Amino acid sequence: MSTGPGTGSDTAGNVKVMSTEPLTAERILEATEEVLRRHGPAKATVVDVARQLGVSHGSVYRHFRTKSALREAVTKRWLDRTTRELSSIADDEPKDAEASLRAWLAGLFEAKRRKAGDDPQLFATYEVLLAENSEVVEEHITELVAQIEQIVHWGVERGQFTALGPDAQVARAVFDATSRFHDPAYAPQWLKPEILVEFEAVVDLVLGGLRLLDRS
Amino acid sequence: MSTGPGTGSDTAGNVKVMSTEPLTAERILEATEEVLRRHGPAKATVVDVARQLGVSHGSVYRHFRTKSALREAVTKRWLDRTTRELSSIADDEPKDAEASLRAWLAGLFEAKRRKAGDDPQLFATYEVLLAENSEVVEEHITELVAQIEQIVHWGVERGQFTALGPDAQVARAVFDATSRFHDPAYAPQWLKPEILVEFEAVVDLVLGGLRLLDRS
DNA sequence: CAGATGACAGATTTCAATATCTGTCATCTG
DNA sequence: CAGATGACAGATATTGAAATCTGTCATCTG
Repeated sequence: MSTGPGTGSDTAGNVKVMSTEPLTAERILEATEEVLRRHGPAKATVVDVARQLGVSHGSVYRHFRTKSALREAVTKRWLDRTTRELSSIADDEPKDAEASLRAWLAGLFEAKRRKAGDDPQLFATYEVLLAENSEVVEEHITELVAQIEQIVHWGVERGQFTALGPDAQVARAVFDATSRFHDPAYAPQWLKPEILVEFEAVVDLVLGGLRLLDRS
Repeated sequence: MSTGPGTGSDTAGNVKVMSTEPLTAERILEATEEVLRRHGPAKATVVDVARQLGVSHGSVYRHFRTKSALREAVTKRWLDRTTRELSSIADDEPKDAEASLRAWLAGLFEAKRRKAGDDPQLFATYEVLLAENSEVVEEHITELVAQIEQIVHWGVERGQFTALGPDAQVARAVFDATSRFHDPAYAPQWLKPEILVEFEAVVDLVLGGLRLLDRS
């Protein structure tokens, strides 16, 4: 298992090489992710994380006040990766708000579906983390809804969308109506082949509701 | 454990009086519900159910092959009560399909919200049962979607709704888009006061998508 | 003889003793 | 002296022996 330049072997099983790099929060988060991947959410301990980094567990507590704060930070980091990925679609001012919203919703579904499908075990681990960090999840949802709101706003501005209500409320409705395609609780169903048809059907319905009526 | 007619009190705590009624599946289901209410899903045993009825547990097994079949039957019974309650809205041919669908969706939300709010502990018990009987849940969903399909069909027939696709598929999309307001996974959020506004927003969006465009 | 019973074997759950982990802090080290 | 360490107390998790439960079936009873 030993991989360090000079480090032969260690007493206990899987100890990673001691790095000369300074111990940063970021390095601890990476190590934690690795430990979670290997041991799962129930058996991943702070001691494991410290071992993984070749330091004492006291050092980890210098960067994160509690185990739960550490897990919260890992969760936030994971969710933020998705938020950032999608912001590229939401931030460019679109020519076609409807196409843009469609692309954004498809992007969200695609991102979640990939995470769930590629490594189901790691996904299950994150499901546990999400359940114990509802605060962080709520913030994540707030950010996603804000991105939808951006697109809705443009759509209303250029007369593509009806203003059914305040932009924020409409954005939230769009998010809620597509829950089945981004909420991890439904992940098992994302494997069914019909899911894509079902996704299209819901998106058609929702975009139909958004579209300005008096055009036809 | 003597329980003849005339037995006043018994050795162990909560034994129900022995009834002279014949032991039917229905009576066993009622007793099981009572035991689940009292002991919760984890500690409710077949022996408890038998005790509740004043019979031996062997007699319960004459009506239900396994404990899991018994729990499944209780679950189905619980879900069927909601299905039946809603069918009155779905079965009458409506003058106004939109108003009818709105009433049906509100009825479903209302029914679920009442169940969750009135006795949270019993609701939590049923959440466990639902999780272990996904087959039964799927059938329940199929029935509900069929009711929506009925309303959608009328709406299309009398030119109130656009045919966005096959009725069944559209009905399913309506059901999916309103998941947040009937899926027990979201029950904790049904307590928030904003939930009604959010419900209205989603229903407006969905009904807007259903509405025939070239009227305005 | 249809329907109920309770003893029984194997599966599952409970419980208490034991081991491990979390979070702190006095001490150490470069 | 900034940052790391590991011994320690209380909290949490693991483990295995004992208790309970599930499902069967030979036997009983009205």
